[in-house]
Amino acid sequence: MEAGTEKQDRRADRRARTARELVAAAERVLAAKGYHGAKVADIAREAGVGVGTFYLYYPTKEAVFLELVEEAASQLKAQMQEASSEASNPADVSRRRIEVFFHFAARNRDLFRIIFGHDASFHDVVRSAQSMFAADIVQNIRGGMENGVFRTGHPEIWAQALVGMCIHAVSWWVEHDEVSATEVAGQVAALAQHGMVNGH
Amino acid sequence: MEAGTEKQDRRADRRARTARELVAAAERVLAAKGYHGAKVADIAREAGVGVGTFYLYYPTKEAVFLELVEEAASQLKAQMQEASSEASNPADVSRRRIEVFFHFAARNRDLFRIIFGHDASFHDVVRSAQSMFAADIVQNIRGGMENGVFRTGHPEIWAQALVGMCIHAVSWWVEHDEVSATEVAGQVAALAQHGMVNGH
Amino acid sequence: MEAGTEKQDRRADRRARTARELVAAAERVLAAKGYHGAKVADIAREAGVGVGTFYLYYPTKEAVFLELVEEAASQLKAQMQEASSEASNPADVSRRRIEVFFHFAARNRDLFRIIFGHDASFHDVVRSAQSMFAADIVQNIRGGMENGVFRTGHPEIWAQALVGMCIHAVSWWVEHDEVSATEVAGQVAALAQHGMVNGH
Amino acid sequence: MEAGTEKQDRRADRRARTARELVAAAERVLAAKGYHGAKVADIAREAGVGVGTFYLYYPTKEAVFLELVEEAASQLKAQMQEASSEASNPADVSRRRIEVFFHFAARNRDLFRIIFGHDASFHDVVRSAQSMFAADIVQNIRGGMENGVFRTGHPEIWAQALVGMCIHAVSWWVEHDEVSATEVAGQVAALAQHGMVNGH
DNA sequence: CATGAATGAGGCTTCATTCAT
DNA sequence: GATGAATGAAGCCTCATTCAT
Repeated sequence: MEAGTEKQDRRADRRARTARELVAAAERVLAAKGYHGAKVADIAREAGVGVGTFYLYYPTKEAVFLELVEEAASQLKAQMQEASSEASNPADVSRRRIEVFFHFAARNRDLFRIIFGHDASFHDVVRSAQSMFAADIVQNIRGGMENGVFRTGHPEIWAQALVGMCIHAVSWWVEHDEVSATEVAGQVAALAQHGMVNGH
Repeated sequence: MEAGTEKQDRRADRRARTARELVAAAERVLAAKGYHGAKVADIAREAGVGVGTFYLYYPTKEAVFLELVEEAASQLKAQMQEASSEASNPADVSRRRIEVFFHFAARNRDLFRIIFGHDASFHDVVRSAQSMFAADIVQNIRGGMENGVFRTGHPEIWAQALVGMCIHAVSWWVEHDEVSATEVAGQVAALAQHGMVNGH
Repeated sequence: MEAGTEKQDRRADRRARTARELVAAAERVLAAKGYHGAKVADIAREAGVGVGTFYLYYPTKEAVFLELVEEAASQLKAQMQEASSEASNPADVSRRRIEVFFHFAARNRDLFRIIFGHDASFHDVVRSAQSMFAADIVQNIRGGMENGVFRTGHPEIWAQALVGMCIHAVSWWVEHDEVSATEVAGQVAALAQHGMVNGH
Repeated sequence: MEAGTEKQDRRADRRARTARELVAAAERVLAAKGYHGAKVADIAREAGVGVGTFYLYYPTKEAVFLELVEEAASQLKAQMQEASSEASNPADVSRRRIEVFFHFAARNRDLFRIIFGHDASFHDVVRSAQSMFAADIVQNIRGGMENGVFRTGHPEIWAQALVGMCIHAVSWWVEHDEVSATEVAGQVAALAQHGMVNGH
């Protein structure tokens, strides 16, 4: 009985390890070559397993991609929510979220390259993940406009603009990392909050 | 005597018509399906010609794509330069450019989808076209910071953020056109200039 | 009446001229690029006519090739027969034929390249033209063996060997013309008649 | 313990078998149809595998062709060298080489058809393989001329003529095998050594 | 479970041939 | 007659996916 359990455990461990190696490999390969450039065989090789093994863990190439995107999105969302919860007002929420975004990017370069890099957003999942963030931002903007912290405007447009700022700034930074995440986050947050023009 | 010339003209007309149909078809198909999703056969069918005909006008599939991107980029650049030349200060330049961007998008939806849409920026031409715009923006920002119109900041990061704002807002708007180009442009410009937070 | 005839003549002339230009062009292009490398469009361009025109004179690409091969073969055959008729014995016939072969090659390089050059003999016509020559040679060899001028041997094999010698020597010479046709012909004829080994 | 190794062996065996079937199929198909007439799909079908499988073993169609040519050339060269080493004088070398050539052809018909058959020599490898043989022959002829075994003449031309004799005789024989390889070789060698004309 | 050999549909491109003008 | 634009069958090659071991 114990033996059986142990063996099962061992198997489960092995499965789990292979699974981890595959995601990690997929992350690296997809980040480096993009969805179309990444071949299933590349991912398997990078993970040190056979091609067939890949298909024991994922039904299709698209599936890994989806999993990575979704995982990244949910982690990021969680961290943003945490950050938001500590914030006192919409402006603060916005600033903290931007910081979270850049720090998350700093810690998960490959994941970011996959989702926001070149050859990304061609896929629906990526787009819907992005809309999810936009929706949260819309909420916050509306709140800020209502209580007068924010100037009035079109919340949906603003939200899209903010998402675009962050994504674009990140994908630039991911390839030219002469500045720190904090610095970029600060610059972007400042721009979002006060704009370019010097106060009257 | 004139017969030869007439015949040549007729031929030239035909060539020109087919050529136009092909570009147009390529524009539509590439916009709708993205570079990877668009098959040469699709473009030919959409243009109402045989596959072979495509290759009488373009050496490869990539070639049409490049032509479209380059043409769009150069048109846009030209219009932006014209707009800039009429502006009195960096803030004005920025606002006008944003307007030009959105109006151009309004008039050239498909072209825009190709360059800034999903499944775009995986290609070097697209990326370099985007950098070109970013570079111009950096110039303007630097000018604005130097003469005090703009607050100080990291021009490169700001430029990337601005490009991101516009691209993202446009690609959102292109699919949800409940608001006018002018409205979107105005909102984005306002955000870029003054930020979200209420003054003083 | 006269006018009509004149017009007809003029037309006929023109046709003849275009025809000549096409054969000439085909000869050059086929010689330069080989059957597979030569495109119908290349031939038409070289002849200064449209692709369609090519098909007014030849039903297929293969047809020009055949015509060239056959024409060359029949000219060569005729010249060889003339040379043979002046010869006094089989050895003389053989020597004269070899001379004719090389001189013909010298005067019709392109034709030779087409028939005996690289990328030639893949085609049945070429092979049957070659057999025709071989058959004539067999006759001569048999004659020579019968009257004791030639040593005895297998006439068919000898004939093939002789054809091979000439063809190969020509196709080498066609690309390395540091020696004269007469010289090559002399060397080959001598070899064919007396062999390499010094007479006891 | 051995299980892994066994499985690997099994796989290796399979790979090797498929590989052998592919070369064999390629040899047959290329010999029968020539380089241009042979389609990759034909080779795959003849080997009893899918098209894709072909590309697991060779990067291009050209690659199999090259491999076959090179292998044949190197085997033939090796056998000729061995034969030459046992010979006592240039005339003997020449005779033995001719014998080796014909016997090799007898044992490797398809390989021969590929290299020396119709639709062959259009390719650089084939031509350079042929030059290699010619170069060796030139050496031997020069030797023979220097020590008086051979009559004097133009070694390069003789070598080309000899190569031509052999190739042509072989490609004739390959399709009309009423005589033995030894017989053909003997006839060709005799012709090469003593020529057609009866020494008085 | 793991493997990697095998598969074949599908995409790009070429070019001999046709045909409307 | 002459033209060259148009055609599409056919060939090469890729790669996501399957499957026998």
